[in-house]
Amino acid sequence: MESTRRRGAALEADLLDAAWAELKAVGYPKLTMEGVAARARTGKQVLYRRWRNRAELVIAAMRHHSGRIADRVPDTGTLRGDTLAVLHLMSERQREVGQDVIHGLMAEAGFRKAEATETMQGIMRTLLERAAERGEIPTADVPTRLLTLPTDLLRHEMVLGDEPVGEGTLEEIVDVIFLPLVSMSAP
Amino acid sequence: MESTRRRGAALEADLLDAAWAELKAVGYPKLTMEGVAARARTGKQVLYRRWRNRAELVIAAMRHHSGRIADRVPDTGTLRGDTLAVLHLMSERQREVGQDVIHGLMAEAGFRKAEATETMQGIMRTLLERAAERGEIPTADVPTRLLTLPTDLLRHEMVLGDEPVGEGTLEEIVDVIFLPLVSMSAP
Amino acid sequence: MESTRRRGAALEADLLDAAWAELKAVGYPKLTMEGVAARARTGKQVLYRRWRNRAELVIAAMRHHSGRIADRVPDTGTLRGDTLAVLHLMSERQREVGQDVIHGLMAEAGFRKAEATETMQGIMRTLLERAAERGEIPTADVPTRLLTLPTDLLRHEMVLGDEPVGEGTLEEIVDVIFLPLVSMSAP
Amino acid sequence: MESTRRRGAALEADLLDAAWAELKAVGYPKLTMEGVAARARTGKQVLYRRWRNRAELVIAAMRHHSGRIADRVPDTGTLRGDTLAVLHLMSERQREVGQDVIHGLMAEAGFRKAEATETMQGIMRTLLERAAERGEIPTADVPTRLLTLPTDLLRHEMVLGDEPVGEGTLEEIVDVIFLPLVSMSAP
DNA sequence: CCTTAATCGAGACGGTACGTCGTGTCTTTAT
DNA sequence: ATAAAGACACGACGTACCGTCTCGATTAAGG
Repeated sequence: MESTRRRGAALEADLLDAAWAELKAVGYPKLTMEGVAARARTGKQVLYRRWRNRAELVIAAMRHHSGRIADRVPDTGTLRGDTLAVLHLMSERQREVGQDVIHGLMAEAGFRKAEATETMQGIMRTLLERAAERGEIPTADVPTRLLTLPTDLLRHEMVLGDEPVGEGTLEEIVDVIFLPLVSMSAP
Repeated sequence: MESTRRRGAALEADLLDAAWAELKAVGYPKLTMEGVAARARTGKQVLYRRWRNRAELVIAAMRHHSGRIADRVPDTGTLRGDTLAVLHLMSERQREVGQDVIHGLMAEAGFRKAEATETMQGIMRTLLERAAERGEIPTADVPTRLLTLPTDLLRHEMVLGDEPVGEGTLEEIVDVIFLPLVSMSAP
Repeated sequence: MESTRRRGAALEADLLDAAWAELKAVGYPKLTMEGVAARARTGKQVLYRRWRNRAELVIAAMRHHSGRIADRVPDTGTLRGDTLAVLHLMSERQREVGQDVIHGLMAEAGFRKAEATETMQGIMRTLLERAAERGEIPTADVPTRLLTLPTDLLRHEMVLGDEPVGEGTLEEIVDVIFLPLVSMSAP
Repeated sequence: MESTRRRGAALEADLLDAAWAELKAVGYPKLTMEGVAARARTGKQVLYRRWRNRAELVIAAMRHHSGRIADRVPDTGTLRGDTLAVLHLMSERQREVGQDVIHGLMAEAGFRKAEATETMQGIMRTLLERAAERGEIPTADVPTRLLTLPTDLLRHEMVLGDEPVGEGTLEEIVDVIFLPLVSMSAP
């Protein structure tokens, strides 16, 4: 016979899975609360009890699917390698969700760079400190603007670019812009 | 009695004015084809005959309102002044429409950086050539990535920032990032 | 604040009342689903959930307003009186709704005589049987065509006539056509 | 090369042919002025200049297609044969256009029995006079109601019946209702 | 262990907007 | 002057979702 009725965390996981599946199936613009509810075989109220609108639901679904933001700072031995690794992580995460989702969330949820920027600032500072310790660069004490320069440029590319960001672009950002600037920082 | 029935270009101008007024009045998220049609005292069909959806309509309205993109490259005598002037123009245009409009258009119209970037590339190249002639910088022959660096960074700020872009930010972009890089370009 | 939200039968009654009121207010040709929905202060979907189109809605409204078809066979003591009474009932019901409604329904709902005819057949048979028992007529065993003759003629008049059916017409149908025929039925 | 532009009567004939073709193709409910205009490869104004609405257009198209109403009173030698012939003509004309057209016209054009009745009255009087001369019936001086009885009954059947009128129905009307009544008319 | 309160699954409700269709009028261009 | 073509102002269509509300059914927890 019928299994038991879902509740609590188990239900919530199902809801987020359904939302993620719907997102993959129809895309953000066509994702509706009704569609998600139907896919999860439940009512809309169950969704609205937890998330105020589809933007919040989708954000939650993304977090649920991709796990926590990768804080594990990679350590490749060189500043260049480290920076490229970080940019890689970012572009992979982006590829998974797709540009239309990002745009939709920006439009509906006031999705902004604030949170992301702060995280990235911390990561990049760690990288620079490691590089300074290794003697690769004169100092890790660079302006904030410079600190977030590579990730800002990549984000610009990811959000507004017409095609997926390629490997060459990442290297260009690092080699043409970022490394020259940190190398010439006053001692 | 009313005069004759509106047609062609005269009607189109009215429609775009109505769209712009509606945009100012209710904001992009609440702008509807019905609302614009009502404001222009006509039917929806007249709108749909010209623009496939509200995104196209709004883009047309913006173009109609703000005139052509400012091609007049400013000439202040220094590369720093010229670059700042260009960034100023960009941020002013942005302030006029508001961030929610940009986000909405990105979500609905596949609004991308392509067109804008090309324009900016040309403008910046002109500035650099002038500066090289003046002897301010060793060469105007710099990588494309560097060429669009200031405008890319500003755009990133405008699209994803949490607050209007301030004067300080513009100067920072120019003084901390851009000028150092062009100055050290190989002779 | 408003009381609770309407549902089920209570709501349905309101909808039918609204439809009837709209019918009286603007007439069938100008009756729209939107108008009825507005008058009932609800959305169109609520109407479409119940009736596929305005024809079905109006038919339901008529039934709701006029109650069940008058089965109570009148008993006046004479076949002439009984028949006239039946014709009266018919013409009254017609006067209430108006000719345009009938025509509209015929055009849109495939409104036909079938149902009505069967009902009338039963009623008339009862009248004749009573008359035969009283000895007024030789037999109640007459052809079906003769049985529905008076109601058919009246319906023809009601549906296609240019003006409301008058008292004289009813009497003419009974005295000139119907009674002579039943009186001469073979014993 | 294109031939010359159509005008006057030639154009009008084309329009009516187009209307008739459209009627056969999509049926009355789906017939639109736009459709007819398109089929006739002309503009709507050309139609509206001649007929106020689709009802008038269709009536004109029917007249144009079926020619004048058959006034030629048939002469079969007996009242029964003559009457049946008349009923035949009526039911044939009906079959050609279809019930939905009749209903649509009744709803939109105030199509009524008036005109038709008068015509039929004249025809039937002729038939009766001939029969009286032949000695078939005592007198041709019968009430109007009786005169139009057969055609009224047939019309009732044609307009409200659920299926095409069959041969048996015509004979029933004549043999069971009409002939008995005229035979017993007082001398 | 049995009541009791909460939540689930389902779907109706009051709304808003969608994008399309047809009406009847009006305008323009070209015979 | 009028045919051909089509735009215009208008109104309604039937659909899709929104976010809220209601209704039983089912569970988990507390007395």
